[in-house]
Amino acid sequence: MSKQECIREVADLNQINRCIDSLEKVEGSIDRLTDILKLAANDVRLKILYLLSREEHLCPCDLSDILDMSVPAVSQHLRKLKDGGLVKTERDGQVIFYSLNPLFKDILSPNFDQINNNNILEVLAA
Amino acid sequence: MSKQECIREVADLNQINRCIDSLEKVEGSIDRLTDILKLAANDVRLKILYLLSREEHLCPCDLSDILDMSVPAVSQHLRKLKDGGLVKTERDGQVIFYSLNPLFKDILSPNFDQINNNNILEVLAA
DNA sequence: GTCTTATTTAAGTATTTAATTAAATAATAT
DNA sequence: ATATTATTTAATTAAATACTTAAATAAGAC
Repeated sequence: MSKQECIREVADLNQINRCIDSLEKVEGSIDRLTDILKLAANDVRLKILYLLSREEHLCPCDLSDILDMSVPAVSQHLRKLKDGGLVKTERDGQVIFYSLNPLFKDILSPNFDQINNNNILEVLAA
Repeated sequence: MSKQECIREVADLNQINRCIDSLEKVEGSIDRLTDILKLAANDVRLKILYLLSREEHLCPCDLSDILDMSVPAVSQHLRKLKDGGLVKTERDGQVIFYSLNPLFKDILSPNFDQINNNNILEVLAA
C-alpha cells in the first residue's frame, strides 16, 4: 500500500492505489495483448490478417501480388505473425499456405468487424 | 482486373483479384485502424487507456506514480494519445486531467474486455 | 543429377520509437 | 514580484522497425 508519491495535496490516493492494484491483476494480459497489438498495428500485417479472416489461406507469392510488395518483405511480415502465433502454415508442394490461427480469431474479430462496418471512418467523421 | 502477376500455374487468380478488391473497399478503415492500434500497441499506452476505461480521469503526475516512470515520459505518451484523438483533456488549476474520448470507447472496449476476462492468457495456455 | 520455382534468411540501411535530461510554460500562493 | 508545483517541450541517444538486395533452402520438373 501507499506506493504513491504524487505531491498534490488534492491527489486522490485511493484512486492511485486502486489503479496500481488493478494493473497488477491484469499485467499478464496487458503484456500479451501488447504483443498481439504490435503485430496487428502495421499496415501490411493488418491487411494480411484481414484477408486471412476472409480467405481460407494465402501464400507469400499471392500476398506479394495482392499487397504489391516484394516477396521477402511479405515473408518477413509472415514470419512475425507466425512467431507471434497469429497464423499457422501448411505446405502443399513448394507452396506454403498461411492461415489464421483459430485461437486468435476471437481476439481479432472485433477489429475485423470494425473494418468491415467502416466504424472507424464514421468515428473520424464525427 | 488481372493486376496479378503470380507465376504459379495453380494460382487462384479469382482469389487474388477478390483480395485486391476487398482491400480497396476498406483501405481507409485499415489505415485509420492501424493508427489507432499503433497507439494501443505499447505497454505504457495500453495501461493508460485501460486505466482510463475504468477511471473518470487521471493526470500526468498520478500516472507517473501508477506506472512508476518519469513525468516527461508519461507526458509524451499522453501527447501521442491526444494527437491521435484517443483522449481529451480538461484543466483544473494547474492539473490537467486526461480522459478517454468517448468516440473511441466502442473501438477499444473489446480489447479492454479481453484484458478484464484474461481471455488472452487462456488462449496462450491452450 | 541440373534447372526452375517458392520461400526463407541474412546483411545493410533508413526511419521510427521511447527513454533521459534539461529547459520552457503555465497556474497558484505568498 | 518571487517561489513552488504541474506540465510540456526540446535535444540527445539507444533500440526497434521495415525495407532492399543478395544469398541460401527446399520441392518439383526434366
